[in-house]
Amino acid sequence: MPKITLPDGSARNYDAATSGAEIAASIGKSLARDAVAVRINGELRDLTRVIDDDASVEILTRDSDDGLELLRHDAAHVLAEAVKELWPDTQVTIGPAIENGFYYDFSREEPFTESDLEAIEARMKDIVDRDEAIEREVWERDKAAEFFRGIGEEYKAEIIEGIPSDEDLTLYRQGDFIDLCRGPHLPSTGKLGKAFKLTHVSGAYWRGDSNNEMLQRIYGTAWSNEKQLRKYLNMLEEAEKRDHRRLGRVMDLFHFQEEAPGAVFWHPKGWNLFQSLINFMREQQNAAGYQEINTPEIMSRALWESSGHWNTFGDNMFTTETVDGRQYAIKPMNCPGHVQVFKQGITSYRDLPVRLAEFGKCHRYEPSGALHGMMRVRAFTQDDAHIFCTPEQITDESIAVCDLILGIYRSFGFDDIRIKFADRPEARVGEDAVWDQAEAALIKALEAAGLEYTHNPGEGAFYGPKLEFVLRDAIGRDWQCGTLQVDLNMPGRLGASYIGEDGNKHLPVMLHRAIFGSLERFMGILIEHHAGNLPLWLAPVQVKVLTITSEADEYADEVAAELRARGIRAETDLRNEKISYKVREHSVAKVPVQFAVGQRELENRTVAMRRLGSKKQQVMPLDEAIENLLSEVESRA
RNA sequence: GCCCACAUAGCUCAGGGGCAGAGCACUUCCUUGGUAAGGAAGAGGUCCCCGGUUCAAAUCCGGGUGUGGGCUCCA
Repeated sequence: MPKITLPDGSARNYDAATSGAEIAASIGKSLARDAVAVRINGELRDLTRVIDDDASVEILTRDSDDGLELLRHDAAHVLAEAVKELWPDTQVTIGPAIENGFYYDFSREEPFTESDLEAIEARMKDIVDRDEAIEREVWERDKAAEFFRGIGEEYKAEIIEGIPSDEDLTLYRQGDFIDLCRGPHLPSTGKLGKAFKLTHVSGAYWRGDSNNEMLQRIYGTAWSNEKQLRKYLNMLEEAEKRDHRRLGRVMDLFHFQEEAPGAVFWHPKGWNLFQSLINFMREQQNAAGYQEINTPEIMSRALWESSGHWNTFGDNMFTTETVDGRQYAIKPMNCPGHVQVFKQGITSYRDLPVRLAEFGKCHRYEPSGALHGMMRVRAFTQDDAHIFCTPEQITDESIAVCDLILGIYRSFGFDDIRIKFADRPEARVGEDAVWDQAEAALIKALEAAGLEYTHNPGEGAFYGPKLEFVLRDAIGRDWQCGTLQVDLNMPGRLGASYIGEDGNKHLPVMLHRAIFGSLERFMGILIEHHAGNLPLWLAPVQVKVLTITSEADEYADEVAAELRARGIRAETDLRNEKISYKVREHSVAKVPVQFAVGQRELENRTVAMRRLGSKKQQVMPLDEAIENLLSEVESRA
């Protein structure tokens, strides 16, 4: 006689063993319809799982986070079933739910094509219509391995052999398709519904290891209902409209070309924006006690060998050899250069912390497949800084860096920021005791600053643990930009020291920090976040002065000259075109403010001001318009 | 680096073994207009590069480069 306790605290008694499905049905019709799984004493289970003892039970519907994840996992299984029906020789491997959808990795000779996707999707919908029951079976490990090997599923057999022998293996059967899976699953394929879509194919290494076979991966998206699916597909379209590569062209900011893969050709407007970012950062970090320096872009191979970079990243460094056979590397990062500056002269503990900053242009020979617009380039500019301090100063300095980073992100309109703590990777330099100390110091700073964070195990740099600052953009995508790393290794490797209170030499702690990360990447994110509609203080052309008739040409020139004299970036458009044509063109180019001037404005020394995105315009005296704009620029709104 | 796809005018793209196409942009002319495309004419090409097949290749095949979507990587 199981007693079932529901999440609202109410309890029900059942005469005999029951199941999630029965409980849902006894509560209500709509719950029975929307139920996809059940949580029994905190464990996610199939709706049909027998409950024969007292338990706390929560019915999960398709709209819940867990329910949706289950739905996506089932979509992956239905995908695999469809592929096996269409091409029985294909081997299945794994197919998990992921953010927004699912994928399944297959092994087969022929790659899937776009038209295959249509056929597979149609077959998946047939399987949903068939409403096949999805049944859980417990198998013995060796028998299961033998079974899968018997039907030619070598990958499944390999997975089973990796599962501990004392663990029960579960297989899920739907129609003629049977798959190894921990579960849980929906009660039947019909429950999946049809709010899914296959999106693309790609390659993926077996078990994520580039030494293994390349499998064929099919990606799809799945949602609890059609409306959600449409919303997601619209978001993808929106993302495409915001693509910085497209906007970079229409805004005339930059271009790429074949002769310099992964390197930006900056156009005047793009470079203007780049300089605005640098100027802002310079102002902020100078106020925070940083000193700006500049270090050589080409330095001897020997320096990179002693820093450890040659050994760890040598394949990804651009190198150069002179006619007389000297070997140099183009800097992939600024740290070793900064240590050289710190090492000049003798530093006392009284001088610490020393905060050295550089807008350093770095080059990394990134794998060709990794390049992606401005988000991943081979030539980029870091807003890099290194803080040399005593161990006692780590916490305060780290807190200050966190404050600086979060404040700067807010200035650019990013309010949703997550922090990840990444600790020691497998490939690293330095003693474990030193790592213990560095990791503890970073956590202590996070806690002292009262910041929430998540743990990212094994993702630290090879010389120290790090904090990663991830910002979420206007359409919900996450970007990792800033970083703060505690390094107790590099100063020793490169021979940096300071004289302590005791008169002896000590190793300084080195904090690495970047806020934009890469200026190029940050600008790409900024463009996409604002969909190109940059705030006034950043827009490369802030005001465009448009003439309505040629009689106003001279006045337009005067207006633009006045704007520029007051520090506003302004250009004129005196072309023999209709005003609506000009308005459209500069709106498309994302100019935030347009001043239209014609006969009336000329006579009254006014301007008709139109803001990007607005359909209205406001006529006001030129001086007043300038004052308004200046205060907006000043406030960085 | 690996898998798949793509590469044609400044841009977006159509075409396709036998004369290189459209729209927008550009130039000139007409038009001087009141807030997201006024009209006409003109100019513009190594069809990514190198080979091969063929009487003939932008088109078919092979290799390379670049780009896109992923995988791996990201100091």
